[in-house]
Amino acid sequence: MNLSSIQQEFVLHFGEMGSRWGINRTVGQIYAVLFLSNTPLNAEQIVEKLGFSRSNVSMGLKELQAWSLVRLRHLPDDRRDYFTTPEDLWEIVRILVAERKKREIDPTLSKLRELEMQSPDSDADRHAHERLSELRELIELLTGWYDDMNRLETERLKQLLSLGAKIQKLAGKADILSLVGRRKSSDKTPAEKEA
Amino acid sequence: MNLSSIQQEFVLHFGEMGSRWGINRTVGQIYAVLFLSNTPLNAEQIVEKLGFSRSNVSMGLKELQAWSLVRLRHLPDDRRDYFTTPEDLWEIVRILVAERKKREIDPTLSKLRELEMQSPDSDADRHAHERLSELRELIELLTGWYDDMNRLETERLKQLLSLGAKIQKLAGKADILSLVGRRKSSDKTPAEKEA
DNA sequence: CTGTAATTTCAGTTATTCTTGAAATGACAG
DNA sequence: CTGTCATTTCAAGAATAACTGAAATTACAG
Repeated sequence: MNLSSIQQEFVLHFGEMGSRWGINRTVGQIYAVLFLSNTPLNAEQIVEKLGFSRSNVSMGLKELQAWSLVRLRHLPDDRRDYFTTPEDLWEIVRILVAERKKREIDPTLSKLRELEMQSPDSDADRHAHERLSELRELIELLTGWYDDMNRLETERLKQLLSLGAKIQKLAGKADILSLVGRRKSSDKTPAEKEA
Repeated sequence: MNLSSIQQEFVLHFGEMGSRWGINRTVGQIYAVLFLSNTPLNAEQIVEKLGFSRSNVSMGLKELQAWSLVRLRHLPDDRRDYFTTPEDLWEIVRILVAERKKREIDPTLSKLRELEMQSPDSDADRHAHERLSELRELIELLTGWYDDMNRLETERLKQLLSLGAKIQKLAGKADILSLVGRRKSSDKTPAEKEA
């Protein structure tokens, strides 16, 4: 690895963490390099820094592009592809969450709804049906909250997160019950129309 | 697989999703079976339902126990181990988040802080240093918020999540800036007693 | 103790995923 | 077109991870 020790340590750690979250270790490392870099990098530069084969880097970049996690750039008078990560870390978080939601949460919600259509025909299945239903409700609550948060500007979002549980006190002062009453999980607009 | 079609579909889907989140597919399936089950199950019963080898199930259960995701039970006059998942889905979410934080987020924070100790000695490293610092701050903000939420009773938590962005309106009514000002991530008060 | 049922361990096998070099494709200046 | 550089694809090999059966260990009733 052709990286400063700070960078190398981070890259290795990030690759390791990525692999625990279902992301190929080398893809994680490629991302980490881009994340830390000053300037856009082309594939050859990543090869030099990480020592992977050219084709492996190519595949990693393709994967990262499929996740919208890197941006393709071009430099004047240079036909190679250069890549960067967004400057704004919150943008990165938004993209990551949006992609995982799209790929994993939404299909799971669809599956749960589909399974709930089938009516159970045994005690065991009745119980299973009930659990699936609770799970669906929980996911709907969380994704509904996510949709709300996702609409906020970053500064607002940071404010709300900083407030944390203190928001409770504010909520206590206001007419919380009427607001809660207006938004039961049953009258949320179905997630499918948000695509 | 010896499961009703509803159960089988969920188990397969869940195993698939698990594998995308860094969880061994069969471990995910074992969890799914327990999650849906009416009653506590022993290893042999899981073998029958899923068709894995006895030792594979044993290892899967061990893994799930290491994550505190299943609970060990004993039935009267039966020395076999029986397993269940918590009745309360929110409890499951809390455990999952707590474990992932402990295993992945906390070590990452430590690593970031450790790397920030080293002072950068090149432009590239100065930039990298800056990015690591931003990343640490972002994670600190998120984990601080998580700590706050985690202290709430489930009902309160659900209320806040249901409110979603509406909380903005409440925040607008109150003196939000003074509250925000009082809570820099460094001076969080220990037990916000609201419970 | 002894015998038996239950569980766990572990070395070897199998399956899956990752990585690579070589070849193919694409892009474009001359 | 043609030649060059950049990127991608792909089949084969390498590395990991998962799974198994057999043996070892544990737990406990008699």
